[in-house]
Amino acid sequence: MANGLDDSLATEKTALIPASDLLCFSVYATAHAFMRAYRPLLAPLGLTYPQYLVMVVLWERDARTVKEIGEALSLDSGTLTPLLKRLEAAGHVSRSRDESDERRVVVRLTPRGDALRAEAAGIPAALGCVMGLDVSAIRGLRHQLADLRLRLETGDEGEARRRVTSYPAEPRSPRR
Amino acid sequence: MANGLDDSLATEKTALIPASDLLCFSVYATAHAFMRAYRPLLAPLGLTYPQYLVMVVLWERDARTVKEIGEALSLDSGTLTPLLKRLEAAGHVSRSRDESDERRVVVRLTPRGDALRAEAAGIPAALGCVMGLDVSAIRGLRHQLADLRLRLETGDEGEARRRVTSYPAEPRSPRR
DNA sequence: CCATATTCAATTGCGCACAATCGAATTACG
DNA sequence: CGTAATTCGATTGTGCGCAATTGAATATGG
Repeated sequence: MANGLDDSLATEKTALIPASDLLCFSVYATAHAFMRAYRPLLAPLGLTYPQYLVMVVLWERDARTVKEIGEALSLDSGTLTPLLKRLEAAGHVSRSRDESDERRVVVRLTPRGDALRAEAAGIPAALGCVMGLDVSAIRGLRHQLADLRLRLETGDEGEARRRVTSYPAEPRSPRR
Repeated sequence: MANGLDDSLATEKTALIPASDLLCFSVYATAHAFMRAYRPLLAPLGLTYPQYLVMVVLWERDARTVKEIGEALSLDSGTLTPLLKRLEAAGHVSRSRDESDERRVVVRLTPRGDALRAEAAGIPAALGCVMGLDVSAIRGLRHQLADLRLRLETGDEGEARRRVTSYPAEPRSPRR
């Protein structure tokens, strides 16, 4: 026991775990690789990768509040508000207060934003070719990652903290 | 054919692909979930997640140049220089020019940075428990992600661009 | 009704990430 | 040599991501 390591190797003591062997690093590096692969395809549309994800959410269902978009993408208003303002400035979406609840801001596709859907339609398939994975492999990987994400999000943080053999480690101004 | 989608569904036309069904999104969301899971464990050590990855790299082998660290983590100097300065300000590393080649900056662990290794030793195992995956599952996932990353990085960008059924899409100042 | 609590977006401040650019140092070449 | 090309890091500017706070609007309880 004591070994569901983030790593593939059981480690005796202070551990020499190459970063490349950490699962967290694999996910981290792959996420960056995805963004770098998308960038040149999205650039002609005037979108960054996170902006593209917001558009995907709106193409799926239009007229969502900031909160709904945030829940779909696990992002908060501090990230979304400026991002949505940039999408608005680019003419892809409009932002307006919900009349029945003035706290909500409803984000809607403009005709321009809706038209962009057709231009972006080929992107997932193009990247699929670059990846060269078959549909079932992609499905499997997606499900493994969804499962992992769920475990990370629901995991008992206090439990984890306790397992870090807890050198009390004087408060060090972690800044975040 | 025409279907190694980034998605699990073949799509007829302009496509209603929920963001949650995109592999890129699964990777993106899981990377964020990892960072959020690490944060409370790293905070007592005064490290952010990317800073922790740099320390892992240095714990594995000390006295590396900025370039070497960047290659290990796929990060460039624009990201690393300020990050390393913060690690230096915190007393975890020192930075000094290589005497034999004044262009290089060698980053070394301070005694404090070296001591941090012991405090951080329990973290991968603690997270491993939170994830609740066995060692072989982790290994499998790591290898799938490494393979995917390689394909994304070596993929023919021009080829991908061509496949985006190429509405020419007037240059739109993508800004990046 | 009114006071309190909650919900929601916006704002602020900090840290990562990358493109583009720069300047200094080194290496290659003629 | 001495000029050109390359390597390396730092810098600048833009955009994401999150914690914490604010302030307005709505919901709740007495």
